[in-house]
Order: sequence, then structure tokens, then C-alpha cells
Amino acid sequence: MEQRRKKPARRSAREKTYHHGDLAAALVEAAEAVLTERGVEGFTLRECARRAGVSHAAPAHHFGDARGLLTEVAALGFERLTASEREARDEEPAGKRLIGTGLGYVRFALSHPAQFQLMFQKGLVDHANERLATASRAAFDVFIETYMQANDVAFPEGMFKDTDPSVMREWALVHGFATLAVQGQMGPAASPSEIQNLMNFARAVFDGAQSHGSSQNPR
Amino acid sequence: MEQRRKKPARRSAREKTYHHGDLAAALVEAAEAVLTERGVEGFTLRECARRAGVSHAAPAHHFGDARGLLTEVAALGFERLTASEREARDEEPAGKRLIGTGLGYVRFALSHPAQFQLMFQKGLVDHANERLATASRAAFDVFIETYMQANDVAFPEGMFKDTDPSVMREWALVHGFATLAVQGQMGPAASPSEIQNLMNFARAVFDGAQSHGSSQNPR
DNA sequence: TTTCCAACTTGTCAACGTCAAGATGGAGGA
DNA sequence: TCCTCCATCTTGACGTTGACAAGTTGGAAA
Repeated sequence: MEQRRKKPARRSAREKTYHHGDLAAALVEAAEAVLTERGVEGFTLRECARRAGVSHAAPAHHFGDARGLLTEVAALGFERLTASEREARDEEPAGKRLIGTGLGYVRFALSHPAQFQLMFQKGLVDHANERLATASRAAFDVFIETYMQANDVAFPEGMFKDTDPSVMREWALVHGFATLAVQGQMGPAASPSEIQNLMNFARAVFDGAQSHGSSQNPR
Repeated sequence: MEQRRKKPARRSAREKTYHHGDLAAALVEAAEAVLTERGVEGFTLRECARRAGVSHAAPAHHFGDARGLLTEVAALGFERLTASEREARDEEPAGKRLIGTGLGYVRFALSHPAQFQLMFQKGLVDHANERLATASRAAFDVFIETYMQANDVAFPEGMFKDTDPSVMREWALVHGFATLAVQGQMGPAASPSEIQNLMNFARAVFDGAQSHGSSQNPR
């Protein structure tokens, strides 16, 4: 029963033992790092396992396959997106809360470009996953809530909100801006790294859009 | 010098010989088919070669690597996108030409979902490729042209057009709608296959957006 | 203390992208 | 007409990947 033969193993500080302790969390963390460094196309399951200090087959026991891990990362992304929307919204005065929501959306996208890309790429994630669907829905619901408050309207219950052109217009505008900005195709900044420039530009774009609708009356 | 040993070879009808004749075009065609059938994630170079009836290493002589072929397909996509914008624009009455441009944009995206996704996915294509850059720019320029005509404004020369919030708002709105619709996250149709429903909804969304700006005066 | 089983490892497979080296045959010159 | 050249295409190989199968480990419950 000598030393463990090969494999000095990294297992970071805690250096548990054969059993990692919290491999699932470590893999998610590694996956986010890989996405950040190498983008969506550069993601590999084996690299995640390497960074977590486990064998290439270990992730399967926690996430099934590569798509399972990516789905988890995407769900986490939607939760952060929702938080970012809420935070930015609550920083704005009463008449600008819808714009604030959009700015929070864009800020998240620019801060986590690869994750944002993953979240909206069908085929890489398990679209049927319940956790993902709930988190994704929540991010959209912030728009609906904020829109309803801003315009003082109440949609009847049911799916009608999703088919209201005004709400979907807001979402499409914000999502389009975020998507293009992440790819460096938006406005003054060729690179998404110039976040502040892009955020200022986003405000200018969203401000003009709001200037029509029913009410920007502080209520 | 008997029959060619193995490989019955398909080479479609023309059944040239050792030299394909127009392998580059055949590979592009195959790539589009693969993208349509299997999506961006299901794309492989070897499958394209198989469909073109050549060996797995043949594509390299025409496109370098996989990215080279995808770049070509993306450039073709932008050219079609531009044509679709122009066509739909010219079907609209004078006051609705900007909306028409957007509808052409959405129609292309829904008709070629995988190609559309490819076109706007950095990392899969060679962003420095000149042909691609030109084709991409042309698709955006249709928006600028149409916007300028609709509002009867003339931007000074230079990059200023790209930083005008009103123009970029139009593009972001349309691009966001197209992106979300392709992924089945837009409005009344869960599936992008219900093109007509989505096109009607797109018109409703874009119509509302136009109702503020400076002029929808037919000129 | 023993037993059990979730967690992890090792080994293997087909498929992929890319590279190197060889084979083919049409075009242009003798 | 024949020959030579070289762009075009093939064959074979290498390293990497995701997935699967079977074996190993060790903490927790009995």
C-alpha cells in the first residue's frame, strides 16, 4: 500500500482522495473556464476532466455526456442573466426600467460571451431539460414583468404574453443588440472587450426605441 | 489497367473520371446539404467529401481546411441574404420598404436556419476572409440604404453610418427577431417550420417599431 | 467489522481533422 | 503524335475526441 503509483493529481487544495468530493461543481467551473478561454468551438469534455483532475470518463457519471454538462452551464448562465437584468433594472429611474432590463441583458452577454453564445445555440444543449427551460423562461419573464409595470397593463393569464408584438419587439431588439455586440459587429466598438463603449451605445439605441410607445410616465 | 479497383464512386451523373471537374462547387453544395440535414454541430468535412464522391483529403486542395469550406458557404449565405432583403423590400409600398427589408432578412433566416447560424458564428468561419467580409457588409448596407431613403437623410461619408443609433436599432431588432425565430423561441410558432405564421408575426412586430421614427411619408 | 454500491479509472472503439507521400491524367509543348 | 509536367485526387497515418464496457476504490450504512 505505497503511495498512489502515478498521477500526482492536482485536485487543487483539498486533495481529497479517490473520490473527488464535489466533482460536479468542479466540472462546471472547469467548463466555464474552457468556454471563456477557447470559445464554444474549443470546448471538449476531456479538457474539463483534465482541469478537474479526474479521468476522461469521470464526467459521464455526473452529466451523462458532453451535452449534459453544457446544459448545466447554460442553465446557470440563464440564472445569471436573470439576475443581471434585475440588478440593472433596479438601478434605473421609474421611466427607464425597461431600458435597464435590456442593459442588464447586454452587460451579461458582453461579460460572458461564450456562455451567452452557448445558451442560445440549439443543438449544443438539451432543450428538453427542465432546469434549463425554467431558467430560460425566467430570463424572458423579467421582460414581461417590467413591460407590464412600465405600461400599466395586465395581460390575461395564459400564453398571450408571448405573442404580444410589443413585448417581443423589446426582447428581439435587446437580444439582437447583444448577439451582434458579442460578435463585434455592433457600432462603435469592433471588439466586445470595450464594454463601456458598447453599453453607452446600447443605451442610446434602446432610448430611441422607447420614445414611442404608450407610456414612459413614472408611475 | 483494369477497372478502377474499389470505390464504385458516385460522382452523380457526369461521372467524369479521376478529376472531378468542379469539385469546389460540389463540395459547397454538399456542405449546404449537410448543414441543412444535421445542423452546424453535425457538420463534418469527411461527410462532405463522401457526398461529393471524393476521398476525405480532397477538400483540402480547394479550401485548405474545414473552416475554409464553411467560410465559402457563409459568404454565399450573405449574398443570398442580401438578395432576399432587396427582393422583399421591393415588394413593399414606399412607406414600408424598411419593414420589407427586415422581412426579407427574416425570411432568409427561416429558410436556411443552419446557414444563418453559421454566418453569425465567429470561430467557425474565417472572419478575415475578404469575400466573406464584403458579402457580410453588403447585407448590412441594404439596411443603411433603405433607411436613408425612407428618412430622406444623407449621412456624411465615413464610418458614421455604423454608429447611428437609429440604423443600428433597425438591424438589431431584425437580427434579434430572426435569431430567436430560428431557434423556435419567437412568438406564436414554437417551430421555425411554420414560416408563414412567423412572417406574419414579424410584420406585426416591425410595424409597431416603425410607428415612431421621423417619417413614414411616402416620398 | 463487513458489505455494498456510488464514484472513479483504465482500456478500447470508431470518427474526425490534418498532414505527408504517392498516383493519375489532361493540357501544352516537342 | 508523343511526351512531359503538375494540378488534382488518393492512400495511409497520426493524434484527439466522445462514448462505452469493465474493473477498482473506499465511504457509509448495517
